[in-house]
Amino acid sequence: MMKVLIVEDDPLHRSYLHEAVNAALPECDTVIEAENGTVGEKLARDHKSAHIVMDLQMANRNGIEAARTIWKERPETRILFWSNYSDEAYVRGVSRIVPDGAAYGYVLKSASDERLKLALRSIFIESQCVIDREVRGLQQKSLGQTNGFTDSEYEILVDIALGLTDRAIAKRRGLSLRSVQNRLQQLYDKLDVYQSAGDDHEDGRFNLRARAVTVAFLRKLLNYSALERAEAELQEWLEGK
Amino acid sequence: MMKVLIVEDDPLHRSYLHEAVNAALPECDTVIEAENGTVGEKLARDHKSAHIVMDLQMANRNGIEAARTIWKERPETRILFWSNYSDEAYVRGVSRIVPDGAAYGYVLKSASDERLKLALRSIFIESQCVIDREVRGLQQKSLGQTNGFTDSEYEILVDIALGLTDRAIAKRRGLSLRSVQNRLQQLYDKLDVYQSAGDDHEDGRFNLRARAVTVAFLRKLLNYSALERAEAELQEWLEGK
DNA sequence: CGCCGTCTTGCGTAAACCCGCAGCTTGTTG
DNA sequence: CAACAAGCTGCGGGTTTACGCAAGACGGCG
Repeated sequence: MMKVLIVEDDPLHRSYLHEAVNAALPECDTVIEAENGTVGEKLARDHKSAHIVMDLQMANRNGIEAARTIWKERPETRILFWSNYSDEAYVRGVSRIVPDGAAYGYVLKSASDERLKLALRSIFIESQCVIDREVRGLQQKSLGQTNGFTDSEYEILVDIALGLTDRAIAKRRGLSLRSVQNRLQQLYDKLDVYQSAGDDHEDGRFNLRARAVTVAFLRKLLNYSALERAEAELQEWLEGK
Repeated sequence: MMKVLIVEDDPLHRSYLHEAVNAALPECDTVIEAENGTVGEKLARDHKSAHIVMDLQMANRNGIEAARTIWKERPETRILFWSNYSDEAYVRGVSRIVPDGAAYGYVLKSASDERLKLALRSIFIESQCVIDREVRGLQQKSLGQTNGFTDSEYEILVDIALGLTDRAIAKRRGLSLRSVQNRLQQLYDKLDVYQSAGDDHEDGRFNLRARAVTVAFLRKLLNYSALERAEAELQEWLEGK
């Protein structure tokens, strides 16, 4: 006897998931559906859901936010994230909120039926983590040191993306002005902002700060949902003076 | 006897569209499918497609690019855009490329079956433009003057989003440095960057330039695909010296 | 312990940015 | 034509960035 909650924007995908769950998990007797993050949180609470399939990109309240509050209330909940994209921003966002030892999964929508069903069984029955190969690559890169970004670098990237001044960042992160600028330089380095900037003409130079943000976007280190979350955190911080 | 080409990333949506076309257009005898923009362009060329349903957001080559090259070759092609979002960035992108007098449509994926089928008939049979109400609102706002952005303002927004310096923008757009800065000020005004910046403490000031880009993103004036296109144009321009 | 690499901080400078002020060129309107 | 709004431009100056240089601080490691 098992109950599964599906949180997914798109009706088509929702019914597809419903079918997939039925097919992969005969021991599951009830499937409930939510069409956005807010409703998802509520249903999870009401039903004390232990097994959730969650879309990441939703209009009303995105999957990461929803998962965070759900996990905060019941950390042993098993959540399978099912997403269109494997942006580093999402991967980073997810790994930041998963509780210690929790079973979760990350499967791309482009995966085959088989893969999805296998993931459903592995996570919900066997309590194993299942992370799509493609996503796994990013995860390694972002956590390891190879070519990836440190947390502090990522932090400052977000800060300039939000449009904070050096001084404001310094205050927020408890650093001196110069340290902030140091980190910025590291960031510029890693993002190859110079190469594209300098080229060799004095002509077409870039504004490093703005360019860094753009490059990060184009490389999917940042995306809309990451910005949205960061902006919310910023507002929160601003009110706490 | 009619032939319809479907260009859509997601297999689920693709088959849904296929069914919808069959149901709405009995006079249509062949439906062909493409799973990304590149293939879509090729099939459109090979089949001399006159009726196309096109997704906007696709990984390989997005709908706007594809539509542009298709329309360049055969401007009387009828295209129905079918998109998840109604970001101003998309709306602006589409209206920029639609040829004079061409019949096209813009329907959101959240629309009902009925609406989709109606749109299919209106555009492909009656040669009428059908634009989703929600999208229409944006279009009006962006073309009209009410609260919307001038083309020149939008242009400069894109330029700073790309990370160009004032000087570079001036060169690119054939303006003086000061004029560029004037436009920036207008932009800052319209985006309300000051209000959120000034607040009243000297404390948490924003870097106006970076903040403007963020606000634009959060308001969906910009999105990934718009950035991508703009970046491509920029590179092109850089090479033409 | 001394050596070394990484991180932080202050100082100083050149460049870029933000913007008020004022003169000019337009297109529009009575 | 006069008048007026809207946009372009140069000038000047206050602020913010970007970054080299150099002096500590901290943590391994032989």
